[in-house]
Amino acid sequence: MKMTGKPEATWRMPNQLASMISELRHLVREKTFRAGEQIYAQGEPSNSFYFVVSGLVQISIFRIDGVEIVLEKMGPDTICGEATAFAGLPSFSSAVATEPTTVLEFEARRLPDLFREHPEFALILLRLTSLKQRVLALRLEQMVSNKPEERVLELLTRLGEMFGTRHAKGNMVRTRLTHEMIAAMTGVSRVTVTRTLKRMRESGTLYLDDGYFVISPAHAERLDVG
Amino acid sequence: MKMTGKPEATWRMPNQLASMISELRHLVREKTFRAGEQIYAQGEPSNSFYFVVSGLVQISIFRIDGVEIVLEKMGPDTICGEATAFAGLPSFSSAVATEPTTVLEFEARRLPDLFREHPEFALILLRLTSLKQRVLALRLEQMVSNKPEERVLELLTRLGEMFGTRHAKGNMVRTRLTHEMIAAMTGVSRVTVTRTLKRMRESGTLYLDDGYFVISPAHAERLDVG
DNA sequence: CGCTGACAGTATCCGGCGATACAGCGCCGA
DNA sequence: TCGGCGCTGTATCGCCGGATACTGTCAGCG
Repeated sequence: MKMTGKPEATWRMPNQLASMISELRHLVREKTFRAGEQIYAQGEPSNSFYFVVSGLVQISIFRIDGVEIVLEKMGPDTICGEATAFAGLPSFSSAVATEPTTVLEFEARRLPDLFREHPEFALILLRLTSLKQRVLALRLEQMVSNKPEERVLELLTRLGEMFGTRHAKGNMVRTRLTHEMIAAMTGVSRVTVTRTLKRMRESGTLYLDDGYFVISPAHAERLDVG
Repeated sequence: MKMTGKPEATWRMPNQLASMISELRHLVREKTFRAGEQIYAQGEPSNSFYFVVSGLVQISIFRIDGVEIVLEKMGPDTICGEATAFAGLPSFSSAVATEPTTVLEFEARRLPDLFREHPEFALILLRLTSLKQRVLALRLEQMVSNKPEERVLELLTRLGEMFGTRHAKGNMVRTRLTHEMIAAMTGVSRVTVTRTLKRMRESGTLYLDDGYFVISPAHAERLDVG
C-alpha cells in the first residue's frame, strides 16, 4: 500500500485510488486555485467533491465565535468535500488552498451510473468515508478529555502512523507543524501546546530531531486498540 | 422524510432505508441479543454491519483509563458497525444491546455484487456514513471548547433536530436523558452537567417540561450554519 | 549588517471544572 | 408502609488551562 504525501499534509490515501481516478477523467473537470482561494465554503451545500492533484488544501471549521479549527491539511492524492456532496446538507467545513493547487471536481449526481459499471469505486468511496469517520471518532475520544497531553499525543500519534519513519528513538513524524497549527488542530491554546510539548520531552514521551517530532515507542502503540 | 424512533435513542434515519433493507433479506442473517450482550467489540475487526430491527444498541468507546464515552444509542431502523466493516480496521467502538434487540447482519464482502444490481444502495450507504461523519465533525467542533455549556447544547440541539417537536417555549427534545448519560456523551462530569443545565435554565436557554428538555428558539438555530 | 516578522519559551493571574462528599427526592418493590 | 436505590442538587477544595504580556531566537531580505 504505497502512499504519497506532502511535508505539511496531515492526510494521505492509498495510491490505489489515484490510479482509479485516472480512469474516470471523462467524469471530472480540472480546476486550479491560487494560494488563499476557497474551494468550498462552510454552510453552503455542494454536489461536488474534489480530488487533490497537487498543492495543499486546509479543511477547517469556523466556530460562531470566529475561532478556526483545522481538521486536516489535505495534500496530493486525497479527496475532500465528499461528505457534503453525499449527505446533501450544508457543508460543516470550508476548504482553502494554502498554496497553488490543482483539483479534479467530481459531481456526485453522476455516481449512480458510475457505480453500475464500477461497483468497486463505490467500495473505495465507502472505505474512504469510513476512514474519515474513524479518525474523527478517535479524535473525539481524545477531545472529551481536557488534558492537553492527550490531545496533542493523539494528533502526533496519528500523523506518526500515517507519515512515520523509523528513528533510533521511536517513530518520527515527517510533518512540519508549528505550535500554533497544533493548537488549531487540538483546540488548546498555543501557550499550552508549548508547555505540553516541553513536559512530554522531559518525561521522555517525545523527542525532537531537526525540528521533527519523534514519539517514543512506549506511547506509539496507544491507539492500536481503537 | 418520515422517521421512526425510540424514547432513549439518539439517532434516526430516513424510512427510505428501512424499505430498501426489506428487499435484501436474502443477503442477511437475523440475530437476537439479550440486554447486556455485546454485538461487536472495540479493537476487533469485523466484516459485518448491522441494521437494528428492534431494541436499543449503545455505541461507546472505552478509553485507556476505562472511561466510557457514549457515542450514540441506536434505536430501530438505524445501522451501526459499517465504518469498521468498510475500513477493514479494528473497530474504534463497541456495541452493546441495552435491551432485548434484534438486528440484521450484513456482510460487507457481498456488497460489490449488490452494488452492480442496486447502485442506489451504494449511494444510501455513502449518505449514511457521510451523515455520521458530519455529526462527528460537529461534535468535535464543540468538543474543542472546554465550555460545558457548548458541549451540552450541541448534544441537545442535535437531538432537537432529530427528535424535536413543537412546543410553546421552543423545540422539545423527546429523548430521555439522565445527567449521567449527558455526561458520558459530552465528556464533562455529571456534577458539571447538573450545574450547567441549571445555569441554562436560569438564562432562558433551556426549559424543562415533564422531564423533557425544551430548547429556546434563539439557541436552536445555532448549528444551522454548519 | 541591521530590521522585521514569525515562532518558541516563560511568567502571572484568574476562573472554573473535576473530585469528592453528602443531602433531598421520588419510584418501586417487599 | 417502609426501605433501598437511582437520580438530582449543592458545597468545598485543589489544580490547571486560558488570557495576556513579554522576551528570546532565527530566517529572510533590504
